[in-house]
Amino acid sequence: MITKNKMRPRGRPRRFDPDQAVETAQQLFHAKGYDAVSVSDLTEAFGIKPPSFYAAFGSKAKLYERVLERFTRTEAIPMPDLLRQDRPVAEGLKAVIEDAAHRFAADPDASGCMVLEGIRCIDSEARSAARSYHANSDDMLYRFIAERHPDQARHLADYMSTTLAGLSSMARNGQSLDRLLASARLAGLAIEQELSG
Amino acid sequence: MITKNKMRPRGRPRRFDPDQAVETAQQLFHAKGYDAVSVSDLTEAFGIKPPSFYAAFGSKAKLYERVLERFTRTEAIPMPDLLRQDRPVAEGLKAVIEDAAHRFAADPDASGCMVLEGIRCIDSEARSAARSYHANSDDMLYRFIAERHPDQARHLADYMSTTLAGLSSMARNGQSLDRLLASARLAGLAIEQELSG
DNA sequence: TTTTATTTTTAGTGATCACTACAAAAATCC
DNA sequence: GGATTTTTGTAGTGATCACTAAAAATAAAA
Repeated sequence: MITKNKMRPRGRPRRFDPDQAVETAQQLFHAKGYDAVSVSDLTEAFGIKPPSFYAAFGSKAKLYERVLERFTRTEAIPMPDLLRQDRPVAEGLKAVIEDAAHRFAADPDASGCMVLEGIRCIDSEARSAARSYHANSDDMLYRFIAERHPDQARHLADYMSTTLAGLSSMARNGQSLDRLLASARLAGLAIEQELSG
Repeated sequence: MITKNKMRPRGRPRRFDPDQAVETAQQLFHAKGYDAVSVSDLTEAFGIKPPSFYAAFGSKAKLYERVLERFTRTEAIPMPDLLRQDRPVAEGLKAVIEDAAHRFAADPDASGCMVLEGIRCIDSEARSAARSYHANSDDMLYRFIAERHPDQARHLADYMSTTLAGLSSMARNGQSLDRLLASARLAGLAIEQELSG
């Protein structure tokens, strides 16, 4: 079993790389938001015509789903790493918020969180795709907390989601890294206080 | 000087009430967001045709400005009332956040804050209109804090904006009042902690 | 009654949206 | 070389967007 990867398929070969296109699409969607990126923006950036676009990706929303998958795999907050079971709960939560502040302000052309911004877009297909990723990340936060603080888990996870959504908003407003970090530090005070009480 | 208000103007009379239309527009814009409301949605809701719309309001964006003005006058967080100079700073800030939680979840068809949602819309004219209202409310928060805690004012005001943006987001996600209030309470812990230290 | 001023309705404008029917092009398979 | 398969480019589709020219309608003013 050597072949299969190198072997060319039968028909006319692609003149563009779909994975590269997904990466380009991620930049566009992150910079401008799903609704503000048109299919013609995408095809132009890819250097292809609409029929090639639809043959490769099916629809704008399906491409967005691929972009979201790539985003969570490559650029989203690495929750599993930050929320290890042996880590103090407050420490893990504060690490998530601080990591978020850094990530959300890292690239001025891709500020905020793609998922948190996606859940507010107008297109319902794209919105529900983003929502499922958001629900998953909320779940990870909740389970991490509930393991040791089941009674406070719901409220703390909600507070985390609220703070992350706020940080993403402020990042998209152009707020600088140090101001985001200052807000992150304040949010940490609430977490400490709630878990020490 | 008696007349002027009762006296009919010269031409054909209006068949609709612009102030009532602004109120209707507020409902639509708040429920769906600026970009998701079309001029034809508006004219249909008003019971008028496009030319009447443009004669009365100039453009969709100009109508939105009138709606924002009405919103801040009638339904926004009453910051001047909550941030009286004789009130302890922490108490005032917590009151704002708690009031926000209540307002943002009060009407399921108008969840969140119209200004905070407006600053993220696609249309640049509408966005900058919303931004100026947001800047103003951030300024009120900053000055209220700076009066007694000038060194912490910037960070605390940023934290307030971040938290309010987060609460608006979560409200638009459909989060219930009691969960928003729980997050508001946690945010209050951060404020207390920061100001007592 | 005629003139003037304003709002109305009719019927559009061109731009852009996401998306597609169709056939030529370019590769492999037989 | 001819058949098959897939992607390509050309050239659109109808829907919807914000917005408008023009004239009929309706009021007060002269």
